[in-house]
Amino acid sequence: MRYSQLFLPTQRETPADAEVVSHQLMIRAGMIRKLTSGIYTYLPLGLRVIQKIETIIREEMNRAGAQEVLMPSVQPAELWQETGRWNVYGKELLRFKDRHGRDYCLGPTHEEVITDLVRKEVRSYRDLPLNLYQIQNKFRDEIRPRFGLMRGREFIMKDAYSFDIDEEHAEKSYWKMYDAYVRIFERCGLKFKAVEADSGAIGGTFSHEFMVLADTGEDAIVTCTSCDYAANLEKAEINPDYARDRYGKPLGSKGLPAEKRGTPNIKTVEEVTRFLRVRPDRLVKTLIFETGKEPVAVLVRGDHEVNPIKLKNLLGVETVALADETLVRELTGAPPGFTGPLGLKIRILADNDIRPMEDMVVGANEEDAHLVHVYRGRDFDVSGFADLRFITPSDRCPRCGKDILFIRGIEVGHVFKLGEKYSQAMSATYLDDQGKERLIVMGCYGIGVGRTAAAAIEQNHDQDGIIFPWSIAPFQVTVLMLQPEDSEVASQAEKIYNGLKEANIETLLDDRDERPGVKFKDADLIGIPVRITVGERGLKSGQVEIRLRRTGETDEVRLENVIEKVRGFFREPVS
RNA sequence: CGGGGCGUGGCGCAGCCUGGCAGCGCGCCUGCUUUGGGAGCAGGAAGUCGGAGGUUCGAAUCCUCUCGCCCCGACCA
Repeated sequence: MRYSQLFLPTQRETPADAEVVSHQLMIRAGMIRKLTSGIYTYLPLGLRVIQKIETIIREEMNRAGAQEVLMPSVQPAELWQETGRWNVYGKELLRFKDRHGRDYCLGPTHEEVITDLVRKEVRSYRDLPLNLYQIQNKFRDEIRPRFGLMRGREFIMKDAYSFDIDEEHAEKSYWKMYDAYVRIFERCGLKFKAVEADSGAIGGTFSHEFMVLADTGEDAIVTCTSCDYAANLEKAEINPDYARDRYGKPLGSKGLPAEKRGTPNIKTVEEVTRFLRVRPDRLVKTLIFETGKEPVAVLVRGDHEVNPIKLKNLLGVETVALADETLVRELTGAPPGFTGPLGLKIRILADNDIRPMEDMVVGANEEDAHLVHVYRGRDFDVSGFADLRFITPSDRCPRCGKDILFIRGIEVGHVFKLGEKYSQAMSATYLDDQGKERLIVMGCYGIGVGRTAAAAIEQNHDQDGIIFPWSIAPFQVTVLMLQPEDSEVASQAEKIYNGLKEANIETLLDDRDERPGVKFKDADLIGIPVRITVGERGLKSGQVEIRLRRTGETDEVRLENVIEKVRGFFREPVS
């Protein structure tokens, strides 16, 4: 490709509204332009990178036995009503009507459509297993799109769906996809980690997220410093066997009777600890949750936070939400801030860390009052203990008990065992070898393509610009024709360019009528791995300069050796 | 949904408080000079100041409404 013919509008200045480096560089390097909030156009350079990633994905998906399809982005409401998600999905689902007044949505995901297809076409166990995927634009009306391609509203996603005869085979399909994902992200040159993720209330299933490690990542990951345990924050378990025992012990003598203390307008844990002069780990927070069925109270230590997902999974309900003020008053007789377990008529669940606590401080269920010297068993009872809170950095690895580490990541892929959730809702069945009708067992597997590109840049850049990994670089080599008006420079640059093209190496020839400095700056910015500088100075001694973007390593190479030298990089590619 | 900020040539911004010729840097076009890390000089094109309404002799500037973009927050009792 000739730069003079390429639509590649680079920018010298960093755009004001781009916060993260990948977003800034994608705009500066002329890869993307914003159309409107969370919606972007891919310019030629950006599209090439996207297509590189897509090619890697296709190769690995096909290798794993999946077949490509392409589904519509407009989906009829009926399918979503069938699975109940028309009501559950909320405002992220962009809905609209056609001219006849029929309801439609823009697909944020395609479980319904693919399940509809498969239930109509698959009859027999002989048709299974089946794995279908597509690379397609999704639309999710995010509350707050940000960070460019990292969290857009319209975005490119690879989504795959597996269909198997039973759980055991579905699990095999799952691990096949897991392995394919490992290969995909390795080939993209990313440093990543597969972490255990929450899989929702539908029993027995499991899930992994593929996280690209980056400080700017939106997701918190918990990893063990010793074993290979890794999970996202929502999923990370807390093993009571490894609880730190230095918290929760009584400070004073045991057995003091519960005593009411006035706490005028003192509501938060911080206020109460300051006012009553106790440590937060001697406080118990009592939170009331609505569950769609009957409300429950959850007790956690003052310095801990309830993990609603763990609560949701424990109760086996679709949603849990903190009760509003009206409900709190109704159930406790006091406004939020003074809730306690004593005298509560609803079911009380406690986090495991409540179990060893003695002499605790709780709300009095009375406005402006708390109780001190409260003992479980003597003053109140709970109906059960469970792991109900978020892990903290001072907790230990649930597997081996060693220290854990909090890191941040960008979720680029998610593999998910769905089980029979959709096949049941939409009656996707097959006949087994006994002629008996059975539900198809499903899995689904997503990769954010644009997000993968953004994550790669997040992980591979310096102050001069992007440093593309070889595998996803828009071009492998750029040839800078420093003085295009000099016929010797021009013809030698053309010769190298043509030679590289013949060697099937994607090359960008910078033949623009620009000053050398501009060409150097742009070459650095757009992050092409190899730069070949053809200029008057070097040609005097029959040489050009070959420089690696990542290391800055520079070589003066004789004209006749250039192609061979570059081909050498591909035999053992340095990322 | 709540709070805050910003909309002024293609990009980044000043001007607004205190109403009176629409400016600066970068980019773009032309010419000359220059040419191995974002050149210099000279000349030039380009903005209904987000939109609508109002106040005023006069509005980018003041008032009302509206649209868009960005940031923060969204109840842990």
